[in-house]
Amino acid sequence: MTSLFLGLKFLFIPNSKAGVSKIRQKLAVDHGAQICSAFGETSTTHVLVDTKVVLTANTEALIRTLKKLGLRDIAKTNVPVVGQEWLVQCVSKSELLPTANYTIDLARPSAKKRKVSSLRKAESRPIVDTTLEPGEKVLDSPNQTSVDVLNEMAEQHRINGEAYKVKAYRNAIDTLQRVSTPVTSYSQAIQLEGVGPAIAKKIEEISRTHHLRQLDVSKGSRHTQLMKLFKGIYGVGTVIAKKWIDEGMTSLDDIKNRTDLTDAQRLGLQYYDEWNERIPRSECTIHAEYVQYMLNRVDPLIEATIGGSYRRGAKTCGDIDFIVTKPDATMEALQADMDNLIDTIKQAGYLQCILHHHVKNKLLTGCSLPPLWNKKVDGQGEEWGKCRRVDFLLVPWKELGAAMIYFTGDDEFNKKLRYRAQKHGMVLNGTGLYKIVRDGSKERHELVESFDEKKIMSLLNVKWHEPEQRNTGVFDIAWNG
DNA sequence: ACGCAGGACAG
DNA sequence: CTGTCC
DNA sequence: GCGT
Ligand SMILES: O=c1ccn([C@H]2C[C@H](O)[C@@H](COP(=O)(O)OP(=O)(O)OP(=O)(O)O)O2)c(=O)[nH]1
Ligand SMILES: [Mg+2]
Repeated sequence: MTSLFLGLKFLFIPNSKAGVSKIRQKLAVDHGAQICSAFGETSTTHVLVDTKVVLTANTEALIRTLKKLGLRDIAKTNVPVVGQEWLVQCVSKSELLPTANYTIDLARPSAKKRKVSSLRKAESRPIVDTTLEPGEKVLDSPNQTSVDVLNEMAEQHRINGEAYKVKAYRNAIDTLQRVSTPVTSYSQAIQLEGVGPAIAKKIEEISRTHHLRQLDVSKGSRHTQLMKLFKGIYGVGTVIAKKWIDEGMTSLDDIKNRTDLTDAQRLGLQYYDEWNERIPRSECTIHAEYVQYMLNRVDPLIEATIGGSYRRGAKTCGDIDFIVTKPDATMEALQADMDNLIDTIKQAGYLQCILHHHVKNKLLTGCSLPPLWNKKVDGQGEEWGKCRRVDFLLVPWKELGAAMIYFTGDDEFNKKLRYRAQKHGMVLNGTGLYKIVRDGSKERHELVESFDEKKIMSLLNVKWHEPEQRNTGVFDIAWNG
């Protein structure tokens, strides 16, 4: 983070998506530059060309590209057109170097041949590796309407089970939220990383009309409404919901009479309303006090903390995610403790039902606070609390860091981290970060780190992200190739 | 045309 | 194996 | 739906 390029506006060529270009753009921004999406003689201060992408044969393609982006006359422009090496050198020397040695002469039409060997070398860099930082988004974005509407589109796709469309929308929204100027046209929109033709079109429509017809159609459709209703049942996903709709089911009453429900689905139906409600943060805290109190009877050394959205600072939580551990404990030791806890909270009435009991390390439940504790929630203390979804993750002491990362999330943050691990030839899961070692035909996973949350991130070249910074839309993990 | 995280349980 | 969930 |  420096002010090296403060006040400068760079136009990148190619000025979109691609991995390396994207990372250089981030580098520029980190040192104070702004990125232009189109050429402006008075606004753009430098054109930065990725020479190994663009100048493979000749400069003509580059000139065409620049014209398309708004450059009127190559001969007359005062804006320097330089290779991106200039940027890299400036940063590494921490000073603004003269552009002269890096300029690309567009006035001369004949091709400047690059050496193949240097091309290769540049291209075969092992890992495109920038250090990530917690991102900042522009609050009060000038594109808030588009962001909101696109979010609703993503929700429609989620309901209809199009996971990768959801992902694509999230990525596009993430970019759009950081843009500080209004994006009003297809051509502006499609410049943004993560925005392709389909979403660009939508952004233009939203910006013109403050509306998206496709969204209204989707929201209004009977199919989507029923999908939403049925998917609200715990244990019912896209496929089952579709199936039921095809079979003519139209209400939860229709479902109640079915004989093919799993145990979990029947519970999901029974607690339909309660489990679709979000839990106020203050109530989660009471659950933590209660569970800690109960665990204290089992073994005072056991620790229980809430992860998930609670740890990320959410004001309301979809469920309560407990991480349960004990200094130096192995999984076996914890399982014994957990069995005791289950007995204890079952006796006390807190544990209402079990959805899944992963013999391994997880317990997914429905739980209600007893009246005396619920007093702290409703101020009355006469009734049992609402049934809440409560998950317990048992964690051997040595794996605490990896487990904390996993169970703190959010899910998108985990995915980006794990994807990054892949790029480093490693695997990240809830038990640790492992190096993939292949001997012969078999491949082994060799533990690199599992105890220290901070070390795991740092090994992946990810700066420390406080839990609050792991929320989608807040963190900014650069695209990977 | 392909990948988009990784792992666990129910049925 | 498929579907669902964390 | 997007990037490669
Ligand atoms: O597909 C998933 C879902 C969840 N998780 C991790 C991250 C998440 O934070 C944690 C707990 O899951 P949960 O579904 O409770 O999500 P949350 O982040 O706590 O949000 P919510 O407020 O909806 O509970 O498990 C994943 O890694 N992948
Ligand atoms: Mg949660």
